[in-house]
Amino acid sequence: MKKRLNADIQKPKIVKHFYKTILGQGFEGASIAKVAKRMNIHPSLILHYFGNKENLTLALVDYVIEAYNSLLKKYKAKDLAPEDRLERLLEAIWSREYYEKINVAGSFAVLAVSFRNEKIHGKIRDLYRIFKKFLVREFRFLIDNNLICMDDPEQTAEIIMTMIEGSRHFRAFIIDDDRDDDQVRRYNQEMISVARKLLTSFSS
Amino acid sequence: MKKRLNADIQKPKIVKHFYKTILGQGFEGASIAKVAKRMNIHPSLILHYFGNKENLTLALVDYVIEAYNSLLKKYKAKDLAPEDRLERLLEAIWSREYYEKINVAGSFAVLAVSFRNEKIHGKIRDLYRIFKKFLVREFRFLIDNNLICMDDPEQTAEIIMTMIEGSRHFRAFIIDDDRDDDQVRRYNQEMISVARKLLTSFSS
DNA sequence: TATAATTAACTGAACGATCAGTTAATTATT
DNA sequence: AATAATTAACTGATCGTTCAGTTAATTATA
Repeated sequence: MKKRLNADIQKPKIVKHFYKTILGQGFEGASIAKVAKRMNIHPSLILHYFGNKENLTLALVDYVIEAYNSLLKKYKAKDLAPEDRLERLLEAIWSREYYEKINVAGSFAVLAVSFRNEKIHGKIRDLYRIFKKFLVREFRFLIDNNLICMDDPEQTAEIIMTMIEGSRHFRAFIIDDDRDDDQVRRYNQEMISVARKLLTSFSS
Repeated sequence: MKKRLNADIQKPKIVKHFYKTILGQGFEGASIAKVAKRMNIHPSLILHYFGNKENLTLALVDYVIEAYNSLLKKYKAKDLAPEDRLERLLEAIWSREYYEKINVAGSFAVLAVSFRNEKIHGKIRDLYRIFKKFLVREFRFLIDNNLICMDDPEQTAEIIMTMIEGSRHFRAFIIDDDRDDDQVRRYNQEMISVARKLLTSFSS
């Protein structure tokens, strides 16, 4: 006697299970049937809610993007003393919480698909635009308080974003054993250190 | 009356067409049948040569990795004056030739698959190890000639690699119109400039 | 040099499994 | 009784794979 759930609950649930299936089986391996099996529902129910796989995929992308976006919304440093805000920002960016919010395999799957789907590519581009704006706003605050200096905050934001995405890549492929927490922590500290120098000692 | 080609010619040809198919259809969309159709051969011929799709995939990864590796082999700066070698290195790393050698969509497809295939993951890790060694060797030469200074060449190599991979990411997703050459060129110059400062003015 | 033996390149048809998607029926909730 | 949730049964296409057989190129033999 399975309880019936309404669309508001069931739809996000399906998306989440789709995401989990992708993590285990990859994008190509994540069929509607497998998602349904994992949820113990009928495959047709998924198509009933999403119409087709394209829509399910787009919903997944929204889910992943929203997960990232929530990190920015959560980030509140207004109450901190200006001199502490730089450290807070750097630590947030290279924190476990940030880069583990969405599994790196999940990210890559979505990014790979985006090359063949302009809608998805656009959504990702939007996410980065929002993130860039966020960084520029933080930089401007720090500049106004004479804590850092730079010629072009937009340009500097681009460099920091490059380093952030590079770090995600690095942790996944270059660090020998990704279970070695010390190595990862040391690497993150390295990156924070470089970013700090970049923000405080360069005049561009 | 199709001419018969021997394995030495046909096998790499199949791998290249597999790669091209992935670019157009994505990894999940690149079936053996589609590759065969593109080549105007019978699907069975592909299996005749590779046995199964897994082997074809591994051959593709080798092909992509070899393409990258060839860039390092090609890189010769021994004849240059020591003071020119830093610029040569930076320009090579952020050159069109380097980052367009393998299409970014192709790279992402391979990287995404690697999360579910330890063999592929290992091959990619090996590639990065080789690249790191290459960078460290170049850095040591520059240090010996008093052109740059740093505490830990290995650590610096990691940072530069992070920036390189981040750049690939950035160009794909963050720059508004990826056909705008000027914007890309300006961005590459930015990154070269940051890398140069990092190598010349930091004591770590 | 001609021919037979062997190897390598290649094709065709068929396999069971799985895919996304359609249509219709059933069941629960309000 | 009306509506929404869920399942059942099914379709046609495509997937990777197997296997038996054909055709061409190469090598050995007479």
